[in-house]
Amino acid sequence: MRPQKVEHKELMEGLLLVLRAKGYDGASLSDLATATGLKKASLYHRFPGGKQQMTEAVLEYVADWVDANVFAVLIDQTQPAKERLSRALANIDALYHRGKSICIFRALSTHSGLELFGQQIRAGMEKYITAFTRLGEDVQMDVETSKQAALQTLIDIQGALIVSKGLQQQDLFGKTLANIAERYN
Amino acid sequence: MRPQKVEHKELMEGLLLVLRAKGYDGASLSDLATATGLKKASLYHRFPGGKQQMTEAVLEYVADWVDANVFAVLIDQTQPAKERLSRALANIDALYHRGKSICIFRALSTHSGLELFGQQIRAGMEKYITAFTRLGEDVQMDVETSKQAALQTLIDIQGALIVSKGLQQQDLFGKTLANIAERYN
DNA sequence: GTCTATAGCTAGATAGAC
DNA sequence: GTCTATCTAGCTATAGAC
Repeated sequence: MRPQKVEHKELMEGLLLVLRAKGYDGASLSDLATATGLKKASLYHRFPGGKQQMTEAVLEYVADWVDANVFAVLIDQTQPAKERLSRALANIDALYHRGKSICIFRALSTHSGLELFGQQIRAGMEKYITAFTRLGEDVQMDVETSKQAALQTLIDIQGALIVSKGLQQQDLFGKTLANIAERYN
Repeated sequence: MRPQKVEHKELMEGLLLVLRAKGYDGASLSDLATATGLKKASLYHRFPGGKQQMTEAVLEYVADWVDANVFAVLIDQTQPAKERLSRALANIDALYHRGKSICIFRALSTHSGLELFGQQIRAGMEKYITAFTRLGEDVQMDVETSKQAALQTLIDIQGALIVSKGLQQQDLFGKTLANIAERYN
């Protein structure tokens, strides 16, 4: 077998970059080819299912990243809760490039996007909720409070990303992350 | 002059419906023509600048709606603050169809959308902030607290719209609006 | 002012050489 | 596995009849 010109991870990062900036309809195969360094036909060789399959793969890739860098970090009982939280928030800050990038869930939350990837988006969001709910319980919140706090945390992250980009105030995202940290004190 | 087949307001509502569901790239002129009841060529007669001009017109239309149904309501000194807030929130609830619809600002916040309409999106968000800041001051918040509360209100609205749609829990948006109301008590 | 018809282009996707 | 070349369908936009 001829070796792959572009590794899987590199490929995913290129596709992710374009998909979250332009959305599913806005991201053309030419854009995706340019960003990954492969030609269109080569992308089809890797993903015979076309753009839809590429997007599903990216969502899996992101889910794995969140599993390792948010979920696993937040529930790691060998670390103190405060430490876990601050690491997870730092990773989230990096994931969204300090508020400059858009969330892939949001970029795909259009009519066609929700139809095609609604299940993966939902699962991804539920993962966030589950992880933050567990953290809340570990800092002695009762179950219901903990669920509410987790929900509000997700709302804050998503809302802050939109508002900071819309108002062109990048520091707003960092402030919101700080507010989230306080919630678990 | 031959009378218009479709009134301006009706036209705007049709365009808005499609644009916020599908985004700028996802909304084709065929979609827009079907939704408005006009043929593509007729849309170009009304908007010689094409899809970009149609979108700008929709953003103006929404800005006017927000002016009348949120801004004016929130700053109306002849009404008690509590009453103003509850009316404004009810209008926001209607604007987003109880959480089922997407915010037009968000739908247009992609790479191409921000490039073309970033200024209008920013102005629209700032209008929200200004209005809620004034409300905060009217319920005796100090200036800084009032600004923070207004920012958080916008974050809550935007975040709740995304999360409620992503998790497919429509009631979540209503709960968030209730939380916002409590903030100004 | 609205329509049918169509131009010109780019999209997603495929065939076949290497 | 990657590429160039190409197909078809859909896109935005326009011309011209009514």
